Amino acid sequence: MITIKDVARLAGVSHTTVSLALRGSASITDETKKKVMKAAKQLNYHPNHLAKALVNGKTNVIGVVANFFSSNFEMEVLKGIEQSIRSMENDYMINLFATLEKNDQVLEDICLGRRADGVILLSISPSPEIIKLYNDNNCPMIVIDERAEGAIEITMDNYHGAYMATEHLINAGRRNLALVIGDSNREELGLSQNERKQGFLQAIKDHGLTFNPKNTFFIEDYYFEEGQVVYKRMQRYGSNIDGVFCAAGDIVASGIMLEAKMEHVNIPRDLSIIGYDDVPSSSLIDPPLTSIRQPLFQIGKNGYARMVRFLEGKEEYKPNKLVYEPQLIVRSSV
Amino acid sequence: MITIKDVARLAGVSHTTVSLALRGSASITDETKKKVMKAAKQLNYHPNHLAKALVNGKTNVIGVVANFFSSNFEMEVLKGIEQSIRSMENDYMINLFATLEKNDQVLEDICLGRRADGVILLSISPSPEIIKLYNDNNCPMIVIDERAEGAIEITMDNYHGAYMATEHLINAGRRNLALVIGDSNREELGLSQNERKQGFLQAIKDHGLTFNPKNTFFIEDYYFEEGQVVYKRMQRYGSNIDGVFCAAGDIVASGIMLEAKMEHVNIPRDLSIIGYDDVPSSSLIDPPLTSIRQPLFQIGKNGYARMVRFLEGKEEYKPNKLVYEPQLIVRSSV
DNA sequence: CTGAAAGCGCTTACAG
DNA sequence: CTGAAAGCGCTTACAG
Repeated sequence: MITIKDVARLAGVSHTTVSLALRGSASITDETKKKVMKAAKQLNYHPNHLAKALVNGKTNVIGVVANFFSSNFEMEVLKGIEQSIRSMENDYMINLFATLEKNDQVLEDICLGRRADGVILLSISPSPEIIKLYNDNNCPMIVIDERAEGAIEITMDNYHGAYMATEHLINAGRRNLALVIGDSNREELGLSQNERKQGFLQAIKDHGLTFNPKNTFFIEDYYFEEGQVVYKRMQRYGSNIDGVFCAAGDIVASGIMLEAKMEHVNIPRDLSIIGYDDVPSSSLIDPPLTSIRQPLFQIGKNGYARMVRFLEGKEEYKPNKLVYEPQLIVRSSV
Repeated sequence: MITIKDVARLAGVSHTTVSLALRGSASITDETKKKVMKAAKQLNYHPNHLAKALVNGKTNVIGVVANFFSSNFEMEVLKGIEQSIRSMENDYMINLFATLEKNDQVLEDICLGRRADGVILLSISPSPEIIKLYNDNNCPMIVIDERAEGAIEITMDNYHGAYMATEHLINAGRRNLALVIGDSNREELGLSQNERKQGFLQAIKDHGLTFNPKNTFFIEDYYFEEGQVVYKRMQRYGSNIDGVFCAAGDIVASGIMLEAKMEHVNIPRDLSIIGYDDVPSSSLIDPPLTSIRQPLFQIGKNGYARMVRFLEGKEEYKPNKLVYEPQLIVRSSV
C-alpha cells in the first residue's frame, strides 16, 4: 500500500509537505506542488480514508438507516437521494445501514463509533436518548416518516391523505367501508398507519356515517398475498362492505383486487377500493388503482441536499418539522 | 467522546489492559475483565471504528457497487443480501456505493482508500487493471451480471433465457418477430443485452425463420414510457410484426402493451409479447405478462454469504465463474 | 516555504 | 497478569 511517505520519498520532500501540497495549501510553492502531484500520480497514491477520517474527526459519509431496504418506500426515497448526489458534486458517500430491529443499538454505534457524520432515518423512530446523543455529538439527524422531537422531522400528512381517500369513497356513494391496516397487535402501529386510521375515522364521522369495527382487517408484512387473504376474511367476517380503504398500501390493495376479481366481483361496480403509495404497478393493473401519492422522491432529494448543507456548515442545524402533502390519484377502482 | 483511556482511568488500569480485556484476551484476569466491562458500560463506551480499522487493516465493511440503486434488478439482489445478513449474525456492514459512471475511479478509491474489505458489483464491468489491483490487495471481488476475468463472476444465462422466450413466441405461431433492446449506440451493450440478442437470433435461425433487422427497436433508459414510444415506432417503421421479444425487460414491455391496448390491439390475439425480469407487476397487469425470471434473490443471498466466508477465511478466494439458469414464466401475453 | 514533532484512538509485540 | 512503547496513515500547530 502506497502512503504519503512513499510519495514524499519519490518527490524528495517531507511527508508533511506532501500532505499540505495535496490539499493545495497556500504555503507550498507551485513548483513543489507539481513535483508532489507528479509523484502521487506516478505511484497511483490514494489517501487512506480511515486515517484521514480519524484525524479530521469527520468521515464524509452520510448514513441512511432503515429496517428494510428494497421496499417501495425506501426505493423511492433512495432514488431521490441518488438524484441529489448526481446533481451536487460533493465528496460525501452514502452508507446504508439495515437495522434489523435493534434500531437504537445501530444508531448508537453509528454515532459513537464514528461511522457517519450525519444520518437519515427512513421510517425509524429514534428514542429520546438517541436524539440527545446525536445532538450532544453534533451529528445531524433527519428522520423521515416518523416522529423525532429534537431532530429534523420530515413527515407526510397521512391524516389528510387518508381523509381524502375516504371522502373519495364516500363521494362515490360507498357507505359501508372497510379499513385494511398494518397490524397493531405485535408492536405499536407506526406513525403513518396510525394517522391514516385517524383520518379515515374522521372522514366517516364528518359525513355522518358510522364505521363498523368488524370491518377492520390487519396486515403484518405488507405482502401482496396478504391482500388475497384479507379479501377472503372480508367475505367471512365483514358486513356488507362496499368500499375498501387500504391504508396498508397499493401492493396489499392489489392482492385484494385480484382475489375479488377471481370471485367475479366487479370493481368498482360491486366494490370500490383505494390504496396508498401509488406504486408503479398501480397504473398498470386492471382496473387501474386509485391511490394516494406521496412525494417520496422529493423528500429523499431534499433531505439529502439539506444534510449536505448541514455538514458543510451552509445551513445551521436546528430541530424542526416539515410536513409534505399527499395527492389523490384518481383512476378507475372507485 | 469516550475513549479507551477514559475507561482505563475509571477502571484503574492501563489502556492496554482495557483493549485486551474488551476483546476477551486470555491473559487478563476475570476480575480485571469485569472491572473493565463495568467501567465501559458505565461510560457507554463504543470503540471508534475508524481507529480500529486503521490499525487492524480491516474495515469489516462489504461494499456493494452499482450504477443505480433502486431499479428492480438491484432491489431484488439487495433483498437477497438483506436476507443473508439477517440469517448470518456477523459483524459485517454493507456499504452501498453509487458509481455514477466513473466506475473504475470509485473502485480504485474503495480498494486503495480502504473503504471496504471486499466488494460485490452489480452489473458493473471492472477493467482488467482494477481486477489486478483488487487481487494484488487481497480484496475479494464478486461481479454479478458482467464479465470479470480474474474475479468471481456470477452471471445468468441470458442467451438461454432469450432463446426460450423466442421459441415460446414461435411455438405460439408467431413468424414476424420484433426485438426491443437496450441502445447500443451510445456505449457498448451490457453483457446481458448482448447475450439476449444472440439467443434471440439463434432461436429464429434454428426454427428456419428469418429476422428483419428493421424490426429492431432501441431503448435508452428502460422507462415505461419508452415502451409506449417504441410501440408507435413499430407501427411506423416495423413490418408485419406479430410478436415482440422485449429484451429490455418487463417495464418497457408493459409500456408497449399499454400503448397497443390503447390502439385496440388485442393481446395476444393480434400481437404476442414477452418480457424479461418478471417484475412484481407483471402478474398484475392485463393480460398478465409472460416473462423470464432470473434468480436474483438467490444470487444476492448466496453472493453475500460467500463474500463473508472469504473474508473470514472459511473459503479460499479464487477466481471462478458461476452461471444461474433463468426460467420461463408462462402467463397470457403470448 | 518546508520539516520535525505530537496526536487522532486503537492494537500488538515485548518487558517485567 | 499488566503496562510502556511503538505504530497504523494521516493532519496540524509550531519552529526555523
